[in-house]
Amino acid sequence: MPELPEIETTLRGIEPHLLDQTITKVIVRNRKLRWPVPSQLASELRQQTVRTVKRRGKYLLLSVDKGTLILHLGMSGSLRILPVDSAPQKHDHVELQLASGQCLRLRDPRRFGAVLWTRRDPLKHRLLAALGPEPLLSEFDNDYLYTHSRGRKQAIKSFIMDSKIVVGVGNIYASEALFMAGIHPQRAAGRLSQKRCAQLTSAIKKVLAAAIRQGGTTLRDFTHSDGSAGYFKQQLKVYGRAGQACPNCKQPIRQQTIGQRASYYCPQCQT
DNA sequence: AGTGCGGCCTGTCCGC
DNA sequence: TGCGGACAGGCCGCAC
Repeated sequence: MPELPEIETTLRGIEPHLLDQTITKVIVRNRKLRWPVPSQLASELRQQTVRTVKRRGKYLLLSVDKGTLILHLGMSGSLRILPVDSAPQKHDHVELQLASGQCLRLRDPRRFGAVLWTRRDPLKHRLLAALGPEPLLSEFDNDYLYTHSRGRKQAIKSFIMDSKIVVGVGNIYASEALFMAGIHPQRAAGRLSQKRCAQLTSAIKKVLAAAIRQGGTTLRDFTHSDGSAGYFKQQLKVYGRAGQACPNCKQPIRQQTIGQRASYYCPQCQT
């Protein structure tokens, strides 16, 4: 499932093919995503030129003069650049054809993703307006988690996965960052010391930055924008490794459900 | 206000 | 080997 590093990798992959390109045609093969794909999408985008491609959290923002296309890949979505005449596959739901002869294709078997349109500032859109800071920017600083977690009883893992607190920390990297910081995923957010909050912040930044460097993870159906497989999975230290030896202390990694999500941790290293 | 859970989907995996 | 069913998983929206 695409996490922030995969979205960032996708963005970097597709951006050069999209910038300054004119959209000649929009095809919606299946409107039924998380929300219905807006019916005016095709007419709004036709003959518009792509001005910018940006990311906010896990949302991709593709702006033209008239407005912005907001994309979310859910958990099985992927974007690829392909020749317009290449045959669409089973779950290729939305396609932007470009004057270059290429097209941007959204594939999303589970259809948890979204394709939305806004004429206004996308950052003021209902889904983006309340998002927390970007984890890799300086606004997510050493004091941020400490300040915002005071009085919160929620498990720290659920807390850092809350997009209103900080965006882009998904299930995989939440487990990895907590392992790196030596913090038990179940610990109440409000009971972490300032120092440990700072360590967790640093771990989140390191884990995400490393994943972006590696080109993102592949779990099941993620593919890069050019279609090749990712390769970061083998570098995960605890995620998906229940029963295997902790890389630090050799204790078996434990799996526990927290907030309805599979969570992995070392019972010895994480307290 | 903070917290937790239901629901949307389908590919994959497991047990029979 | 084939089949059915459980499960994963982001994240909004609702209930408490």
